[in-house]
Amino acid sequence: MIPKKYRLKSNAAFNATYRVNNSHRKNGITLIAGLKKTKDIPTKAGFVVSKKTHKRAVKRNRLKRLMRESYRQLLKEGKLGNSTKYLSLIFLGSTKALENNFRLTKQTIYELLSEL
RNA sequence: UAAAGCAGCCGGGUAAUCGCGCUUUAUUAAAAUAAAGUGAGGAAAGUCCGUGCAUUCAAGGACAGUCCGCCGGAGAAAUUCCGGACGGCGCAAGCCGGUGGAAAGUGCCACAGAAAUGUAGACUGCCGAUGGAAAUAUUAUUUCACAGGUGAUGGUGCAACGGUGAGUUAAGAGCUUCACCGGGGAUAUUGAAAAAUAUCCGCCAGGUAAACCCCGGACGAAUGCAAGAUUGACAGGAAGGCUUUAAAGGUGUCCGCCAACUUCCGGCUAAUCGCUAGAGAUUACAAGCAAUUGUAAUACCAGACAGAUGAUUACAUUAAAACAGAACACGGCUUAUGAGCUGCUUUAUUCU
RNA sequence: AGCGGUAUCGUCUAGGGGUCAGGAUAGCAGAUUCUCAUUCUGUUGACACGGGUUCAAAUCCCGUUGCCGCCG
Repeated sequence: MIPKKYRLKSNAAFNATYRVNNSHRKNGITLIAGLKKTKDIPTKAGFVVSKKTHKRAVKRNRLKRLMRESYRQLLKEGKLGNSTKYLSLIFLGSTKALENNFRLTKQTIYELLSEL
């Protein structure tokens, strides 16, 4: 889990990020980036796995946790690349990503962040 | 030893590093930081039942409606649990069962069949009184007509008005004739009751109530914590009244009642409360066949709001792998579930 | 999370205990036409799944599954 100040929380913020329509996709994970920053505040990240991806809550929670843990480790290591210039990031998990282990998930997220 | 049956347990462990929610304490103006504590299930699931809790309406009567249904007990209640009865399945241990009433009434019972509920019988049959006819061996036989008797016969059907066999009879029939079997009723005994056993009575009555219904019992209704309460900021629309009545609103319906100067409809946004100390949990003792109940002691054991349990490494086992994630709470039911362990019981085989 | 509805040929639907589950359209085959379309004839094809009640279940009852809606 990442600390509270780095989390994307409000419903309005999610909608605003979706509206920008700046997305990248790899290995079943989709990264959506929001607007670029004007002030010096922390970049916020949200993680979404929809109910259509899998019916069982356990499987969905697992994927969300793997994505969160990957982002947290990258945040700690300072390997976020250009993503720090954006206000918000959303990671969408799909059916394809459910089978991935932690290393592959982390690698995928690292590559997605470098593409920005 | 093998195969079954029943009851129960477990639901990964240890260590290290990084990380999260909540609570408390400390530093502090606040944010934040640090330390300590604590942090998913047996089904948290399905939402199939029942409750608490909350809001609105009512608190009266009538009708309607819904649910339950062998007997006794437990429980706040329940499509709940326990014990027993009866029926069915199994060699057995044991398991399964929505199990009141069809002799209050109504409906339905396709096709087939003479007939599908009315103690029916038109048809096919069996019997033979009476009358006619025929041939002959002339007190007999055959045939036709028709009062009548009978319900044994009928290629049906899930089901045919108790079944099988004998007796009786013109032919026949539960025919207050018999034997065995089935159902029903009465009486007696046992039992708290369901019911069981015995004796007597020819009493013999189709199925369906998971069709309407009858009987007995239970139930205020609606909406569900996204209920609802408080605080702050923003912000509308419609209707009628201001004398009464009418219209409009509320409860399943009606009467009634409420409300009357307000009423109805409809938003946007954030925080706090609701929110977890309980029809609780663990242990011991006592009562009871049991479900369960009582008493005492012990500790406080998730409470989020884009939503906390994760990641990596090491160790042993052959291999850490099942079903699965709290969102107001509780009691049940149902469904999903890997590997294994414990106890008791039954049957079969072998040995002593 | 809470609550409600629904499931019938590939698609849209009728049937609400009783004899081979009906119709439209689509598909296939044939006829008509020089060919295609139209038209006509024939044919294939379904009660979501698992139990129960009943002589008999698509229909009645229970459970499971899928889909849809309300609330947000």
